[in-house]
Amino acid sequence: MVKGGKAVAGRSGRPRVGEERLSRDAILQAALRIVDDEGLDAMTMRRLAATLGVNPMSIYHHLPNKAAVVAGLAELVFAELNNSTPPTGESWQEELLGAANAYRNALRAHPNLAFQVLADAAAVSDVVVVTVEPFYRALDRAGLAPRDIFEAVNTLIDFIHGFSLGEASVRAETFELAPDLVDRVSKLKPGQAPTLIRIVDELGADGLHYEFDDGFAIGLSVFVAGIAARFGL
Amino acid sequence: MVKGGKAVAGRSGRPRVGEERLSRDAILQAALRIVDDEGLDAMTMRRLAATLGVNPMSIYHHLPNKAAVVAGLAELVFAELNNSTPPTGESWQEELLGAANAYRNALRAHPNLAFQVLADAAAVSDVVVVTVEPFYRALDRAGLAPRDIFEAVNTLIDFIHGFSLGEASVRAETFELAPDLVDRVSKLKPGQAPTLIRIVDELGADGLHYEFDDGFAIGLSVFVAGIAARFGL
DNA sequence: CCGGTTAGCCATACGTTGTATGATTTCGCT
DNA sequence: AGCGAAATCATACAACGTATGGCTAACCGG
Repeated sequence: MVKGGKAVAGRSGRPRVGEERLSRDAILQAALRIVDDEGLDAMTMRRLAATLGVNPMSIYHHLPNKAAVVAGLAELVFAELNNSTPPTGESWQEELLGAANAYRNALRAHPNLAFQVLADAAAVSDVVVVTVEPFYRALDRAGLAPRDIFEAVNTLIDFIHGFSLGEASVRAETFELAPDLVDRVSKLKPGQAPTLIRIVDELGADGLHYEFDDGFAIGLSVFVAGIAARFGL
Repeated sequence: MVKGGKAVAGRSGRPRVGEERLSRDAILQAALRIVDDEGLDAMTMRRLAATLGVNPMSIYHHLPNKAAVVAGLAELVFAELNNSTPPTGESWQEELLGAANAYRNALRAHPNLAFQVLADAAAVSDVVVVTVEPFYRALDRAGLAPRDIFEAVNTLIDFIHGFSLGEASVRAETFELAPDLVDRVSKLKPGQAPTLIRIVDELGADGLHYEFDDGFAIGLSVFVAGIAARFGL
């Protein structure tokens, strides 16, 4: 590829002062777009460079390696969350539900990222720790002791993580139990899971329909009720 | 490498009847070992073949591609869980806790696998669906309605998944809050997270020590209390 | 027993990936 | 004017997953 084909602006050295320059932020934005559109596997350094109209190695001047790019994406997601309006509510329960919903929505906005984000989240930077503020606020308002707040928030966030993980791997907001669960259950050896088989059978009477929104709301209500009961409110 | 170096048994064709042969199971066992010892990234097809003393392409006769190998590993983990002795207890609460602990332990046994396992778990095969039987059994014994059992189990398993995810990314069974959380909190702009800062400060009075075992137990107790309250027991 | 089919292994090769190295150009500062 | 640092690009390399095809021994119907 020596012939001057399409490489119009492809000069070699440092860009002149008026010229467009690369930045960490522009790179991460482009990367996030690729991940959202086509999944994490599609986000290769070469592909990323191509959409930026840039040589692959140029990226390495702003980010040390690919892992740093992915970590940067995690940052973006949590930053998005921190910039959203903080939840309010008449009661501490409502405020807590608001915080939980906001958190879930932030994770849900980028389903292709969820696993990596959650895994690296702990190491990701200061951005992530601010994220828990609304939870602390709601439970502080509820009157819990510091240590109880800490434990309760951990528990709730773990639930949200697990829920989001499941939600991200199934790519729909609704879910028909019939083909996916029932058919599989019916293939089991009868002695294998008697209770499960019976319950699923009884469930068959009603609709076998699952909605993630409802599942999340129910899960939250369980935890809120549990917190109230467990920590004596 | 044409010189006959160390390739002692390295003949070309199909192995004779007495000779050692490859098998899906042997491959998966070796793969799991690599993943446990050195992480998922270390488990390349070439590396896997090398530890099996075999040509990389031989693997493809037993498993269609690398994704199938990883999926097979997920199967192994859940199979391990299904072969463990089912939990029992005087009350439904104890039985439920037993199921939860067994589930957590199964995931914890292979921390390098956790993310992929959980993500692909839904699609992984019949092995995974049997896994929920003990949970169904305990809540059925508690007297919940079928639909409530279904929702409650989902919620509990989501919590366990989220917890295990966090547990797997931090590689210790204990966790000092001081350096990791406090130092980070103290770097925040003061208006950024006032409640969090105050609570962490008050926490500083007691020990800033976190134990995953305790965190899990507390989370479970919150959940159990929530089930009882939410579904009227 | 025999001949064809297939199972199971290996060698080679291709395209893609992340990134090390080093050249090239311009900026910012003295 | 000159010089170090900043930001880009070109080239190159090792490692990856796997397609293709060749080899050998087992299996099986006659």
